[in-house]
Order: sequence, then C-alpha cells, then structure tokens
Amino acid sequence: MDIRRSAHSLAKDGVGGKAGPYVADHPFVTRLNGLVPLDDNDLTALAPILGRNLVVKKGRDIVRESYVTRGIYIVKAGFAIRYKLLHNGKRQVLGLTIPGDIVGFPASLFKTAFITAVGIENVSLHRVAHDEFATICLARPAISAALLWVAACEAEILAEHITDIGRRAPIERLAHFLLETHARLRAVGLASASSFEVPLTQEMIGDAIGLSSTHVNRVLAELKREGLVSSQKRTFKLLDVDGLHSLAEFRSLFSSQERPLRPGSEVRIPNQP
Amino acid sequence: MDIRRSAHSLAKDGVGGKAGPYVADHPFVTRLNGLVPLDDNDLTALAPILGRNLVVKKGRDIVRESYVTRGIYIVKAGFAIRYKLLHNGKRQVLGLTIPGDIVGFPASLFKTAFITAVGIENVSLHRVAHDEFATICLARPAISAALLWVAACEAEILAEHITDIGRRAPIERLAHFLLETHARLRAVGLASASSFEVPLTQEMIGDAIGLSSTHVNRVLAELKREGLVSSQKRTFKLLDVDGLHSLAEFRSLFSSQERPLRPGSEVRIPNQP
DNA sequence: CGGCGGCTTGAGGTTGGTCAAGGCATGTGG
DNA sequence: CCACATGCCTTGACCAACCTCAAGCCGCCG
Repeated sequence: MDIRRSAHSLAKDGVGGKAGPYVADHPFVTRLNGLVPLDDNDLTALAPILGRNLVVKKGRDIVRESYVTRGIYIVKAGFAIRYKLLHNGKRQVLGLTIPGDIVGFPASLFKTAFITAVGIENVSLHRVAHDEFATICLARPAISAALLWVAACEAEILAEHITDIGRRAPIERLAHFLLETHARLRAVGLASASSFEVPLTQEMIGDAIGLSSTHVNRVLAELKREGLVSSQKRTFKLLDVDGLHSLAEFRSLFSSQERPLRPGSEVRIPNQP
Repeated sequence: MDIRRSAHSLAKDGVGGKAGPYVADHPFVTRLNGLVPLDDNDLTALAPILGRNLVVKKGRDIVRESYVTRGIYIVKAGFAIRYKLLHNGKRQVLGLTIPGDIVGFPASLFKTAFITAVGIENVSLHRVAHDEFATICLARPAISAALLWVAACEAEILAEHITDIGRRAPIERLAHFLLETHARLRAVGLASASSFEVPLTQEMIGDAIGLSSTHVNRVLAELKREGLVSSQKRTFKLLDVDGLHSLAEFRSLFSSQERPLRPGSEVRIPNQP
C-alpha cells in the first residue's frame, strides 16, 4: 500500500491545504510507518491527535523531573534535550529529542517524571493524555506494535550511550554521538546524506557524552584536524563517514537488516542452548 | 483476588509437586503481578512457557552480540550480565540480569542481537519464540500492559545508569549501583531488608560503572571506611541506607508512589480495557 | 600441594577537569 | 550606527583523579 496515497485522501484541503492535519507528512507517522506499515484507519486514528498543536518556546520545559506527568508529548517540529540535574550542579543530557519522537516514552508512564525535557528552539508538539494513548493502542494494533519498536530502539540507543560514556575514548564518543544523531535525523528526513543542522552547543554535547565543554572543543578540533568532520555554527558535516564508522564502531539501528522479524525466518546460532 | 490460590489451582501435583510449573511462585509472575494484577487466565497463558526449563551453565552465553536472535529468554533462577565488547578490548556491562527479568527485552526484538548475555552462575530460563510472545501479548492485555511497564522501568534504569557514569563521582556511582541492585533484588524477593548476595566480581562492577577494577576496590574500601556498607565474599550489606541514599541521590523505581496508575483512576494503561 | 581467580596495595604517569583569559559573533538600546 | 552585553567558542596552564602496571596475598579447588 502506498502511504502517500492515503496521505492525500486524508488531507482536508487537498495538496494545498496548509492548516489541515496533513497526517502522512508528519514525522511521527513517517517514523512509525518505517517500522510497521500503517493503513488508512491507523492514520485516521492519529489524525485528531496530530491536529492539536502546542508550541513550547525555546528554553521552556516540556516536562520537568519529579513533577506529575500529564500525558506524553509527540514532537512535530523543533529540537529538545532530555536531562537529569544532580545535586552537585552537574547535568547529564540523556539525549536529543527530534521531530517524530515521543518525549519521555516510555519513561513518562510513571506518575511523576524522571527527567526534564527542554526545548533548545521553539518546539511544536501534541500532548496525548495517558488514557487517550491507551485507547489508540487498543484500537490500532499496528500502532502499538510500532510503539513497541520505538521502545526497543530507545533502549538500544540508551545502551549504546552507556557504552560510549563508560568505555570509549572521548574522540570515539564524539564520533559516535555525531553518527547517531545523523542517523536519527536521516530517518525522519531532517539530514542530508552527510550533514545536519542542530542547535547544540558544545556544552550540551559535553553534558551528553560525559565531557567538559572545553574538552569537547579540543576533541572536535581533533576530529576536524583529521579531516573526519567539519562544523560551523550549528551545522555538522561528516567528511569521512567510513573513517568515523570505524573509529566509533557505529552500527545503525535504522538499517533495513535490523527490521522486525518475519515468522518462519529463524536461524540457528552456534554455542546457543 | 488471591494470587496464591490460583497458584495452587495450577500446580499439577498439588503442594508437593516439584517438577510441575508452579506458576505463581515464579519470579517473572511475581514481578508482572507487582506491576499489573494478573488473573487466573493470565497465569494459565504463561504456564506452558514457564513449564519449559532450559539451563545455561556458568560462563556460557545466553545470547551473543550480532548473532541472529531466536526469541526472548525469561530468567527463572541464577544471575547473568549483559554487556558489549569493544574493539579496544574494553567491556561495558549494561546491567545485571536477575530472576524474573527478560534477557534482552526489548532489545532482542531486533533480528540480530545488540548485546551479549552470559551467566555468572548456572542460569535456569525459558525461551519464548518471537511469534509465541506476540500471540500471548495479543491474547492477554494485562500481560502486555505489564510488559510495557517492564520496558519503562528498563529505560529508566538505563537512563540512570548513563547519569551514573557520565556525571557522578566514582563513590556515588558505586553507592548507586549497590542501592539499585538491592532494590531490584528486593522486588523479586531475593534480598533481605539491607543485604544481598550476588556473585559479582569487582572487575564486573568496574565494567558496569565505568571504572577499573582496582579503582572499584579503592572506592569500595572508602565506602566501608565510612561505615556505609560491608562486604565479604559475594554478600553485600548496606549498613547506612540513608547515608547511601543521600550520597547517590537514589530514587527507587519500585516505591509504591511510582506504581502504575490503576485502570479506572485518572489514567489508563495501553491495552487495558 | 600447586594453580588460579580474585582481592589488595603501591608507584607513577596520562587524561581530562578546572580555572582563566580572550575572541568573535549576534542582539539590543541609545 | 555605535556602544555594550551576552552567549558561545577557543586556547593555555595547571593539577588531581583515575588508569596502568606490578607484586603479593588469600582462599578455593583440583
């Protein structure tokens, strides 16, 4: 089935409609559809949610740690970071939240939030109350299946993040961070083949990968000196993708080989019970 | 509803049956039931899976990175660690896998594994093929709701792990690691109020929290010197739980305040009618 | 009894944090 | 249009935290 067709069938005002919920073009739909194919009914179920816009200005919190949660938030446009603040004044950035992400999924299912999310530019998003979210999952199995995959990707990204900080050298961490950010943006159509633009400061990057901002600066300079990347202002170019890959041991979650299993395609593994 | 009753009604040979699937005493059931109340039909659905035992000897892999996955594994007894190995010879331990856990959930939903899991003692577990897993989730909404909570807890534990390694001082990391391990074991009845026993070496702990084994030794000595913990062989005692909590800024995922919102109260859980 | 895995302790060197100063954009108000 | 403030990047100097290497010890098990 062609997703673009159903898109057009849903658009209220046809191709030119600009205020209407142009559902199939939404990065969230792009992402889910890339994991599990959605049909017209799925899109119809999502339409009311994705039609309600909410804008959080740059620098304002979207969710705040230890406050009661009011639902989940689907990001339409704009970037945010999720972080935890410690009593010693340090900050750990857990990740960049990009269009198509759900802020705090699955972590916002708890009664009170475990993280804070703040926009690093104006963020346009949709709030979905917990029970509305439940209703949709119940009614549309394809959507809940896709969300299970979202959770799996999320867990794998977090695991890789731990590995970065715990056991990789700073230059490898930074390379990995840049590759992962690029891959995620690419999956929702927000990056070209080898460059992307995100308003991340070196301090945010340091708080993400466990370095001081001054060391991020030195390590980034090193990557540039070796001709692996270039950056100016907020745009990063990956000049030598292969070099970066082997430096960072990066393995993309988004390659087609990692897609959901089909029944009946299992293979035996050596040294396996 | 009394879960113990349904346990007895399921035990094939009554109270004395030792080989039979004594479902309600299984740590996996204990854990799910603590998140979302299960009924007799849920237990019946789980019985065939939990009746099939499989033992992996100490030191053998349960799953291996980059090999094709054959399903997920529910741990009945014994401990394992999950880790990633890097080309520079370093190892990052992502976590301790304890009875009641699912090895690689949700990460093992990928076609090939992203981590390796190895038993650190003999591990007794149950393999569940992907499609069988899917069938049960579909048939038993309470189980899939509980699994969503499992995924949420998993994500939060990983996030906290990142924070540990990235921004906490070594002594705080170790304190946090011990508190978290204790809380998780406690939730499945494998720890007393202030002590637990796990065959973790100092090297494994170091690989988990991003320190060398010799530094783990020094930091552990420091915790002992301050009267916060004691350890001998493989048993750890938390001598000053409050002191450890404030040192580590630990917030338990398992406190009753963080429990799932009950259906029918303000919020509902996906797939819950 | 010998071997081995894991714990303990020491010495020394590097990495990466901290502090500090300066530069360069961008934005704002006079 | 300039003066100034602000935020972020850049660079240098210094030093401590933590890693590495190494040796010795202990308890367990074959």
